[in-house]
Amino acid sequence: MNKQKKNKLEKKGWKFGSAEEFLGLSEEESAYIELKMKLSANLRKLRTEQKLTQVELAKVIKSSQSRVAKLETGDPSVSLDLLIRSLLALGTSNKDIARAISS
Amino acid sequence: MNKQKKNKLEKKGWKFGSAEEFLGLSEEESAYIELKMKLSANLRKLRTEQKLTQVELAKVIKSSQSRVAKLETGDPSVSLDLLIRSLLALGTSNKDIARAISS
DNA sequence: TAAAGATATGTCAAATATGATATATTATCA
DNA sequence: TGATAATATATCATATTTGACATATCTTTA
Repeated sequence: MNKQKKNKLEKKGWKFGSAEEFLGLSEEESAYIELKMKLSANLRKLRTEQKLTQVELAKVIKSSQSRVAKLETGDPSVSLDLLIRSLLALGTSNKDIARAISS
Repeated sequence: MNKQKKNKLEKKGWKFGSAEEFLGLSEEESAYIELKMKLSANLRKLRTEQKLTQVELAKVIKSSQSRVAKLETGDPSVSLDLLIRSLLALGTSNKDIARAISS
């Protein structure tokens, strides 16, 4: 992961270990972030395919529009749990999730 | 998911939506639990393959032995985030995680 | 263009997950 | 067997994530 991408993420609120300050992100950190990004993108894709607004999806997952927006924009405050629960709520199977992660 | 399995999970501390009380778990709920179970099993597999004790793994992921035990036994108090972070800390790639989920 | 619809961002109290600690249970092996 | 190592379970103060709400910034369309 390059410096530019890192700055972009930091601007979004991501925090990185100080040991990585100059060395870039650890394998672990970037894999984790990449994973979330992929699931976020997948969630938005699924929602729009199903012609739902964020407000409508929020109802389905018993959350709020603002949290859906955060899920889809990769806000660091959202958990993998909520991301995956949301995908499952839209009918995604575990296999689909695996595919999204591998892609 | 059958009643017996559900009882077993409930004994472990899992809570299920009341609407599913007699109907069993929703697709979504069981997919989520299945996902966690698979990752839990994978974590234990990886740790033992690498000949680490729970105490040693705890150090690696900056947690405690008790939490590692909970990760591996599928305690409902553990998040997918911590599970996946732990797998990544043990050198698992996103593709490996995808494989574990699909298996 | 303006209005309406949709999405994004910021904040916060409440809910949930966390590491730590203590202790119980289960394996291993002398 | 009994001692020691490993794992499991319980509890709790602290930290993080949550839905809700307000409001800002796009996007669409009339």
